[in-house]
Amino acid sequence: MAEEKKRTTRRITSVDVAREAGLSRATVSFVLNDTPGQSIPEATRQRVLQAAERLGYTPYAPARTLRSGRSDVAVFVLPDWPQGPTMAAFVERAAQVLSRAGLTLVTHVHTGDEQGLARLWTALTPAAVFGMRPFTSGELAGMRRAGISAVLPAAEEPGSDVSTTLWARGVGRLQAEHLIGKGHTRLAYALSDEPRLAALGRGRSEGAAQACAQAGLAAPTVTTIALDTEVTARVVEGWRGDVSAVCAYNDEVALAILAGMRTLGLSAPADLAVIGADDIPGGRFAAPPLTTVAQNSGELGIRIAEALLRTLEGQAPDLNLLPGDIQIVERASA
Amino acid sequence: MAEEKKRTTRRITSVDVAREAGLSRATVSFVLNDTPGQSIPEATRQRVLQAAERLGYTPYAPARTLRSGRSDVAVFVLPDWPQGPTMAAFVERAAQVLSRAGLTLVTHVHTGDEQGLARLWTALTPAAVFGMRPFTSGELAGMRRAGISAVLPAAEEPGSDVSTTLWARGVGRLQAEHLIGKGHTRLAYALSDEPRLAALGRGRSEGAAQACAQAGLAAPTVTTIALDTEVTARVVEGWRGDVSAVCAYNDEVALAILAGMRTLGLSAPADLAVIGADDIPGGRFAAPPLTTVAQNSGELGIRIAEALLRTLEGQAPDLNLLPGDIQIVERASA
DNA sequence: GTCGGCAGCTTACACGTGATAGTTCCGGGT
DNA sequence: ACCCGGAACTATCACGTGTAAGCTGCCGAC
Repeated sequence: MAEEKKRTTRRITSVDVAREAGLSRATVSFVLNDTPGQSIPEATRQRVLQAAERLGYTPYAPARTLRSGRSDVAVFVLPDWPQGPTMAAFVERAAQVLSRAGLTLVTHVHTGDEQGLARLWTALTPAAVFGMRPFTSGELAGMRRAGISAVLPAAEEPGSDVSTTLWARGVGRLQAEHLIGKGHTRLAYALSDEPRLAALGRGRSEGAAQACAQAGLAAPTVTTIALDTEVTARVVEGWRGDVSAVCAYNDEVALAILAGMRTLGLSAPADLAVIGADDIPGGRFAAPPLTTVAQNSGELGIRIAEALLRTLEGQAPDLNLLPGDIQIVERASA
Repeated sequence: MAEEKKRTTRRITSVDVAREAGLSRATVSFVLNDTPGQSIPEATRQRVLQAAERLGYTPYAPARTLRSGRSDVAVFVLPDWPQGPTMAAFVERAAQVLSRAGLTLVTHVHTGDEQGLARLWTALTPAAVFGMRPFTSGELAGMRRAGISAVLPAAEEPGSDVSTTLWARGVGRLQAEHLIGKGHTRLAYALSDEPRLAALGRGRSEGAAQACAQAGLAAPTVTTIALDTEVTARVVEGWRGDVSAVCAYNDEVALAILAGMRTLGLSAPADLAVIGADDIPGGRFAAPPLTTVAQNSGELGIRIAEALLRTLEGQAPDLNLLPGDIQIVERASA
């Protein structure tokens, strides 16, 4: 029966607009897309625009994508570790830049299962994809098959792993350089025991080791600690008399260390200097206020987005870490 | 010339699979979709599957969506205020549930501009949309035109505003009830000066006011404070002798208050009890450790996802706040 | 007066998929 | 001898869009 077809309210298509305006569908398309090389009198143009407005016409993205072969979606694949305000600023600024180019940015948290990513670009067919870790060759092949034209970081170029390698090392390096500048000669590095943060932690501690080597110092003692006051207190006791300053993987680890020190009656930076990373809001209100490394992630988001757009046009990405992307925020703890 | 067409590597379609398998495209479709009502011998089935595997065939989402009228994408529209681990768990669990139903979840941060949302569902044509705030009637009309079948919260039902009203009030109510249970009779509520958090803050403070009214107490004094130690110190001085306990909008505000108290030589909870909200990791390491309200956001994510799926099938959403969704985490500060 | 050219349209195809309505072939019942 | 019915496929349409190609007047130029 006809009821079956009437069940779902019919979509308004350009055919409806054409009928409403008394013109052909092609003319409607020419007007709505400002197709160059067409001569359309202003009267006709207005007739189409008003008809479209009256009916509330919205072009149907799947059909448009099917026809043109290109979608207006960009997707950022985020890791499933907890994201702070740093990532929020990153995504927000990137979205602004992409939006100006007509792209809509969405994010997808990747929980680690193999086929989750495949289903993502199968369901979305984005024009561009950015990930925090380099994609495997299998993933890249799948994306190419799905017709995705711009991918960052492209696994082919080894130095392009923005977050895990380059970026993380920069953070660790800056932490260590600050402590060395304060006269410390024997450092420790405290990693989080959250397994998903292991790769990033390795990057940051390697950066600190680089800075130490450059200053002619021994590499930091690397310890993985649980976020528990009693546990950190014991670790701090182990450090006493050996190291005079500690780089924490992030501000939360740093706060845990400060809490452990507090139970021992120790205080930073006199007994042990502590520096964090990521500049979470709570760090300012610690006792003592936490010295940390802030990442200008908004700026990075803008540059990533611009690199994606450049890739879409077939140019080289050109993505580098700039001075000023990472900064020391000096408070009292180091 | 033909070069133009060869420029972009051709997409592998079901036509290619059909040719490879020596069958028609229809048969390929029947096999790959397990279309019921077809009798296909196992040999043919394997022939198709292996051909598809060999060529690395992936169905093209836009064409599939165009044909079926339904996409496999769900999108969560998130506000642009900074998101903590609470929201991460929420999205992660919801994604799991939706994934089991064949839907891919993506998130989109909405920066507030009017046409950003319109472009979102124009570019994505999601099957389902969830937002943290109720949508305006104009937005709903646009989504219906774009063919989105499930939207939560639907603006029609007034009590369905999960986050801003129901959820936020529940948090404020629990904060106040805990303090009242500790014997406090005169409370204050401290809001953040971040303008984007104003609506949520109003909801939480209203919940606290409800709890006070229920206990026969006066409503809390509501103060908006900047996240600055000196500013909070002055506000705390103003409270002295008047209120004995304060609910903070969130843990960051609470930490700022504790820092302000510290500069005055005061300590919680003896001089002023402080309770936060959201249970950020750093709260455990404050001095004193912060009592707060934890939201079981993972559970909520699951229920929201299930409600979306139910809506997709045409049933009523049935979305309520359950006991156990919000819990007091009692530490030392209150 | 005929004809090229251009403004102002329309007709028709392609994109890749899902599914309906067939078509062919073959074995078995009457 | 005939047909019925099911197994195993295939031909074809529809989805909504962008655009290349074609069509019709009308005006000015020779």
